[in-house]
Amino acid sequence: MADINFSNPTRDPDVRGTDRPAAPRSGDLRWDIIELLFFAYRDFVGDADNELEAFGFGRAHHRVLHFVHRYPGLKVADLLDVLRITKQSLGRVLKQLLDEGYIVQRTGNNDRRQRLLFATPKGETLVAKLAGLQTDRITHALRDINPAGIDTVRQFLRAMIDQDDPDKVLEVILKPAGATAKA
Amino acid sequence: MADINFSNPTRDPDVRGTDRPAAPRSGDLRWDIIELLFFAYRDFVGDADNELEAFGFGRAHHRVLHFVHRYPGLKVADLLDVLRITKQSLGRVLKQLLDEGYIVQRTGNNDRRQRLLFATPKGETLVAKLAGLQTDRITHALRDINPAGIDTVRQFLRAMIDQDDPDKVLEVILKPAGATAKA
DNA sequence: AAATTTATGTCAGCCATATTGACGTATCTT
DNA sequence: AAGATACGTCAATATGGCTGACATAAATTT
Repeated sequence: MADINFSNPTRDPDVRGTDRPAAPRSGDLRWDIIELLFFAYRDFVGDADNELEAFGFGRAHHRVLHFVHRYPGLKVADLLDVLRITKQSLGRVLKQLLDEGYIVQRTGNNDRRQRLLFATPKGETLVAKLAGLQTDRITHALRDINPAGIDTVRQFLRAMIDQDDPDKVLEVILKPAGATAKA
Repeated sequence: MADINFSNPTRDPDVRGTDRPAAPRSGDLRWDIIELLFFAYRDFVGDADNELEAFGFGRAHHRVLHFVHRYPGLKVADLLDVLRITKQSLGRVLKQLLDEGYIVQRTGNNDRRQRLLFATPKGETLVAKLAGLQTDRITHALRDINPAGIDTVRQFLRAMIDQDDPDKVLEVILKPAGATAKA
């Protein structure tokens, strides 16, 4: 098992005596940005992950709490669209957040089948704490970037998102700033 | 359980007759960029996830294959640093990739305990396919951004990464372009 | 009014991916 | 020879996904 059949010793001229990873290869692919996105996101969510441990929560709880906080009165169905998970998966984390008092439900005004979700003050506190950590990182990352550059970053991130997503939350997000859900 | 004790009906003036998610709240936190990062990354990795299904692989396989491809001769220990997972988790994924011929190991030249990892042609093909999908998305997102703006985006992403990470791969990545691992 | 659809919740079971801790072996370093 | 290192593996466990089935209440359609 531990033996290696490396029958083509000519294809990796990068490995000489040093046994260190070779320099990245180039090409017509955006390897650099692919990797930057990986590391940036890894460390970005890492901030919150560390904090969440203390509460016995995971990343899923954070996502739910975040969107409920940001879009008060969000329906369960909306949350499913946004998070792209199944009802069952959402159910577990949502139940915890409800039981532990981070979120409350209220029956819809028009449609009494709906359970509209709201963050409690306890939930607000936690989500603000987590967003604070992430904001610190973002603010630091934007420190040497001027306002126009910040717009460019936003533009890039917006354009990375599927535009054909029939998602209420995304409608709001993808609209140019200022056009916030005014009916 | 389904009953709701919402004892403070005055705290959500956003919910009127419409029962639609309210507009996002503002404040001193970078909610906009936090959300953009979430959606951008969700859709970015979604491209590869869809393709990986056909191979019976998951995101973890992609990550391993990606970094082995990019840094030929990567050691197992390096991979653990980069992916921030445990040896056991990596073990399973790596074993599959080895068994199915996407990656090969070779004993280190200097240190024969090491198992240096290389992508096979089969592995190269798959990783290039996945990177192609992601590159398409990135290229599209950068379409209307000029070269200076693209540098700004890179600068932002780089600055989002933990700078104090004693990681060989990151050393390479975080160095200003051009200074690629030249000893 | 009855039938259908919708929004939500829940149960049972499965899978992928992560965890910690322990141990074994080969190899390098001292 | 002793200890540290690189790697592999085993056992047990947790989280967070999944599918499919089913139940209920409420809205909508017929």
